[in-house]
Amino acid sequence: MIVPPDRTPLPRDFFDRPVLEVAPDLLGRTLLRTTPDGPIAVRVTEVEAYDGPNDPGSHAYRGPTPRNEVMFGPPGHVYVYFTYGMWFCMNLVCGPVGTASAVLLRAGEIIEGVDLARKRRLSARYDRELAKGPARLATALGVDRALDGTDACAAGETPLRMLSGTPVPSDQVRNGARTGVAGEGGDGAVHPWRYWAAGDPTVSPYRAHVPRRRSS
DNA sequence: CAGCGGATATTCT
DNA sequence: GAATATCCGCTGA
Repeated sequence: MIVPPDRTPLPRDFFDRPVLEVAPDLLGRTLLRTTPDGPIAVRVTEVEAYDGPNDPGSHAYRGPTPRNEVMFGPPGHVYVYFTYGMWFCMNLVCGPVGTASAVLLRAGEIIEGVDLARKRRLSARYDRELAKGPARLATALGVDRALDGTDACAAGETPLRMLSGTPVPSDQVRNGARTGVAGEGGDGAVHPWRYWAAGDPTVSPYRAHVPRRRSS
């Protein structure tokens, strides 16, 4: 399977909407990553919405910092953060400037450049594990902080572009509590803002939030 | 699949 | 000091 010849990115208006509209609409879309070695494309199968300053689970909750400033900028741009001292995760900014909401890309199916993705994800036993999880997805695509602030709606040879793809029909979209987010699940503050394609083998398993104490 | 310890930058207390 | 939008390698089912 390869990406269709039309590689026109989604229009910026697509992202200039409330994040809870954009998040489920991203399922089935194609993210195209252009590397010096060639293209890698992923069909998005799982996302999570983060609702800016209103959302205690959002990186934007406490206002702008050097890490999250891209979230406060224009829609359609990529916010990449480094977490747990080892991993990168990528988001797409939604809503008008200052809204600071974003959609975390959590999982997908590699549909082009599988050989390149395998080289970046040597621990994956099966191809369905190549992008099964947000940090795995970023790793498979070679995404790091150098791509923070990239415009995913720009035409031409940009490093990252979000293409139309084939949207997952709404009756195949499932949603539930967000994975690993403090405050979700248990104390009544659940936001069911994780969306995935029903039955897709590349969707990551749900994990409840667990505070982990640092060992000595 | 679930559960566990380990690795550790950024941010807040 | 301590938590966190995570993953890996291991054990056990």
